[in-house]
Amino acid sequence: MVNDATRALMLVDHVGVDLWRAFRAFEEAMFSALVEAGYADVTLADSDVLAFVGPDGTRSVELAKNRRISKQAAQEQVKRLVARGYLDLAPDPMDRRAKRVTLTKKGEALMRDLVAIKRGLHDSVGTEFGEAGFAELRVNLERVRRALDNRRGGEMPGDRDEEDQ
Amino acid sequence: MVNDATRALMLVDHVGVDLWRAFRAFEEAMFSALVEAGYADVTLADSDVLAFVGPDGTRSVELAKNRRISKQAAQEQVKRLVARGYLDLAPDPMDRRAKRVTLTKKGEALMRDLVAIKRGLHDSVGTEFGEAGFAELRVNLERVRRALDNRRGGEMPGDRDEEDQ
DNA sequence: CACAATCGTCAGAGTACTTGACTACTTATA
DNA sequence: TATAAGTAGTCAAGTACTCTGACGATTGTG
Repeated sequence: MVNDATRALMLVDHVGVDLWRAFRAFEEAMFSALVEAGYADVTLADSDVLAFVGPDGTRSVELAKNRRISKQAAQEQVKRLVARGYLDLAPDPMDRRAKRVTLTKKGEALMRDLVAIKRGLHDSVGTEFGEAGFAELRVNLERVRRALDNRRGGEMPGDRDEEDQ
Repeated sequence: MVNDATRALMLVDHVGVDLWRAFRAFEEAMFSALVEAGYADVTLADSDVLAFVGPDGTRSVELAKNRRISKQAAQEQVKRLVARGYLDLAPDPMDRRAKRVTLTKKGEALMRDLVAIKRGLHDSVGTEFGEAGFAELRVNLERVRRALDNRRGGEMPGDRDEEDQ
């Protein structure tokens, strides 16, 4: 049976939840702004993918690395965004194995709006903390990440590769 | 290979990403600890379901309401947890339409270990920051959440919507 | 007793991921 | 410079998690 002691332990009060709540708030704010801007068919995952597409195109494997998902998952998401007209897939002239994902006009419009939205959210938080406090917060978040990663080697699904940032 | 051009394109630098990275690190650390403890088959959703199972058993429709998902989704999760021996499903003697789910011994053990793991991760981060710094970090995360929530026309907090699904 | 609501379930679907195996190509090195 | 090793993308199969719609069994109510 589950006694009162066990039940108390189920209560959720730890940094993991703090992090989740803060991240979720960002995600939700971004998504609701996206809907307001008329992009109701764009999911959170879509916007995550789009976020990593650069002006000269990006390889899907880069998208996968950045999002820490398998390249197959990234490929699938790219496929759906291509189908909906936000992305274009073209061979990479520099590397015949590779393809570059580029934004269509529709995708560019979305990206412009998305970047504006993200910058707005970023600045909202920045204003709340002030310049010094904000910089410190961001350093601390990185510190949290490192502390947790160092517990046990940062393993990634799918292809193994060295991490860059 | 990540050349300089690509690296520049990958540049995505805002608090949203910082938060995501930190949270993801927590999640990954939790799962790898779970795997180490022998629960390779337990997912985040599983642990959420488990957390709502009461001492006298709970109907799946209650789990659905608590997690704000459809009863079919809840049923599916229960089914998987029953199949893996973490939950028990028995007819409700009070209501012949209903069934009650209860934690098995294995389910109880999982709950205990899960709580210990979460506490361990929490303490890891706490050690990294020291008591005062840790408290400050958690306050700041809450502050981030509030700053982001307040941007939106306050529709979130206590909105009572009685109709689910 | 008739009817509406509730509980669980099946069927079908869509999103978001996973691993494994494979081809095509590039890069490093012996 | 031939070749081994690594990388990019793809296909296939599968898991997890969620949804809507429809339906039978049961219960509670007027």
